[in-house]
Amino acid sequence: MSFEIKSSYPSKKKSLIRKNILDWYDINGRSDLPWKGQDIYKIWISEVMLQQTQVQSVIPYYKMFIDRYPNLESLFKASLNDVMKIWSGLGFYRRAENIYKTSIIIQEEFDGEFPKNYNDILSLPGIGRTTASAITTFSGNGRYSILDGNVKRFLSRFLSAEVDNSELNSLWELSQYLLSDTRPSDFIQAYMDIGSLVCKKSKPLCYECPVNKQCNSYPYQPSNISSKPRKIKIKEKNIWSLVVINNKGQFYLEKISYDNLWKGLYSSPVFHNQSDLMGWTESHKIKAYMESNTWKFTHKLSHIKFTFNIILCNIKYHKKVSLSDDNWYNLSDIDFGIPKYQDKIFNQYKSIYDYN
DNA sequence: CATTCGTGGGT
DNA sequence: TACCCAAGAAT
Repeated sequence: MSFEIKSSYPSKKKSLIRKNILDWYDINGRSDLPWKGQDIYKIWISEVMLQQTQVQSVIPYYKMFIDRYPNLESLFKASLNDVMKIWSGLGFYRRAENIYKTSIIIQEEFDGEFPKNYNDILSLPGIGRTTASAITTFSGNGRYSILDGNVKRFLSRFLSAEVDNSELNSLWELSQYLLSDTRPSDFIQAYMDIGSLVCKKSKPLCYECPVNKQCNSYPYQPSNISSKPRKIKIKEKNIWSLVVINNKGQFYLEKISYDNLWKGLYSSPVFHNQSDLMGWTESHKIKAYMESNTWKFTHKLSHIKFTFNIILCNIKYHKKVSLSDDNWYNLSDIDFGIPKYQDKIFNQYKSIYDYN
């Protein structure tokens, strides 16, 4: 892809595009999202949650998070496990780790106040170009445009250009070039709302688009809606064995220690195959308590497909087993994060044993 | 520059 | 079903 912004988009055309987008936004834009406002702390939390995560998934987590940690001061007092607990089920847990790290950095390097300068914001862990721009612009501290999935799709269709990952600089340039001088915050929201509500990845509503007359892909034909397919991900198949250990209402959980998957969360003991599990239960003297009924279920990630074989182990004589005394928890009193698969297992366990 | 990070929804 | 992919960033 190659184009010359200034020749393709003279000042007059640029002004028209800006006006049409903002006029559309004033009527159709999403102004009721719970993180709308000027509080840079809340904007930060929402923007991190929204990375690769749909709005509908984020809203309940955002409300829980802000209810528990309404400002930086309250977050400063939290532990990493506290943040991970709130994050449980939302995914991409490195984001929660980076939020915790950032809270420490802000105390130590920014005198306890969230930075308002774009480059300072960009320097924080877990904040890249798009997130830094959104935080800066939404909070009223600058005029920086974004290039998230919505804007990429919208602008590449607008140009009717195939854009691969090595040519994103041109789209960044165009995104910033079209950005409103007077209402940058509304404008980047309008970018995303158009991308999400009108210029959808399938069945775009081109007749509703405020800039369809300037769009190179209009009138709509499936063939001129260019979308560069993302890398085809190879899904591995993993069969893991997991043992749920219950000692009279206390469950044995340990910190997960695979590579970086579910890093910082806790789980029932997991093994890469059945024989490893059997060896472990034998050496820890719990094999005698294993139930005969087992079940399995699959848990799909974007790039890995898991099948879990679940074994139940109900300890009756705690003294005889050689398991650490420190790893037993009541389900109602867990103060750390667990993966979604563990949550599903506990729910299934409760239904089997009519447990609460 | 290609992978690796979760989970849920859409087609 | 199987596959894509979402307000991306780090490595």
